[in-house]
Amino acid sequence: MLATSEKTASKRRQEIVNIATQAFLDKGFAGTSMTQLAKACGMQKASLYHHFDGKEALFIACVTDGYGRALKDLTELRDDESLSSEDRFASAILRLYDTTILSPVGRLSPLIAEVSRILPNVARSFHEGYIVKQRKLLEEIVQQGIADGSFVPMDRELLHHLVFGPIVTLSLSREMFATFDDLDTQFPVERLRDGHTEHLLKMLKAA
Amino acid sequence: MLATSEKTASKRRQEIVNIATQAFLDKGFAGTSMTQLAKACGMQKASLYHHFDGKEALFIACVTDGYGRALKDLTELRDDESLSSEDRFASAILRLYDTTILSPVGRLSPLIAEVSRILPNVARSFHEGYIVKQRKLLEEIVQQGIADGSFVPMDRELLHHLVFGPIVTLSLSREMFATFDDLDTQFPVERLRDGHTEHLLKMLKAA
DNA sequence: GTCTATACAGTGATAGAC
DNA sequence: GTCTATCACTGTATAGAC
Repeated sequence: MLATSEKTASKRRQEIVNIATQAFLDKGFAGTSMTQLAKACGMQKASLYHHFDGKEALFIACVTDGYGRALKDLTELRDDESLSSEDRFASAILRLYDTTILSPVGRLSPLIAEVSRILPNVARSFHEGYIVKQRKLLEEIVQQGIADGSFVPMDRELLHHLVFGPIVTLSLSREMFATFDDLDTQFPVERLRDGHTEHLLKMLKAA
Repeated sequence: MLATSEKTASKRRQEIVNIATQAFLDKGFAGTSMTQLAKACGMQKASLYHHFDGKEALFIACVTDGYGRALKDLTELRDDESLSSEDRFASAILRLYDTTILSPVGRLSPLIAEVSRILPNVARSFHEGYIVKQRKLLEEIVQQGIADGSFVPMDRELLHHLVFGPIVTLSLSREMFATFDDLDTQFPVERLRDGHTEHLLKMLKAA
């Protein structure tokens, strides 16, 4: 049980992370100022600096924030024995689309590219804490299908290339062209997702 | 024939664009200052502002700079009647990997995502001037294969999704993790490119 | 834990001499 | 076309009262 002060403190931190994440997504890392951020949080700059050591620390908190839930979903899917290998794989792709395109974790990727040269730690943390684990989970899900004869073995790196490639690019495109009013017709998530999934399943089943 | 002063002026502009492009790639848009840029060009800030109206104009010049060559290559390929449909398609994929991953045009994509909200014109110019034309050329190359019976027809949007997806994501990953010392083993261009190409050809030939 | 006030370097951009 | 000098402003970050 936490003391009341600690509970509200961590709640406050979470509020800040939520607001900051949205600001970063809207304006990029360098384009988001601590001054604007403090105002958006309804507090003074100095108070913001009380909660986070600096802008970098706050950004890392934002990036890290979604890791847990995203990976937990995939892990549960991997361990769900009630599903067929095909259904499990199809559900995994569905989750990956959601995570990458809708949730902040995935949408922050272009920002990590933006800061990677000046804050290499962020890129490394994102890679080790998220990308590598996500890839491993997908691989294990495919492995289950190979073990029970549903899927044909295939090159591991190429699998990642063909699975994550279209998903991440769709996310990037939607960030790049976020201001377009016909965004959803130009880059329709459901349609592309379903076609992609169908295609991947065909590939995994055929030689 | 241009006057000497105009010739050197346009040469100077090109020099600035080259240096600025590298700076943007290294530090992002907001992270690159006109002061640093002027110093890197060996001139004063005011001189830099003589050549370009402002930072936005300079960035647009950098993004636009590579359009021509990249699209010209693909156009020539489309019109090359000496190649079989398969070879033409395979060559097109090869070109797309080069353009997207090695040349500035493709590598600047994450930066366009960075500035899209504050400079929507840049995103729109990039989309109309490059993305749409690139997609159209690829589509025409595939269409040739369909016409002569080499390829099976397939959904247009899905084709783009499956072709550009892995390429752009590989480029983004290499920008995100540019500081890794094992970048080429983690994200090997040639291997993934060849596997991807082979896979796409199989898809276009099978039903 | 939040506030006011401030330090101080850096920003994009411009004026005007040469 | 390049320079020096300067503009008005914003950036991150901190000190110290309450």
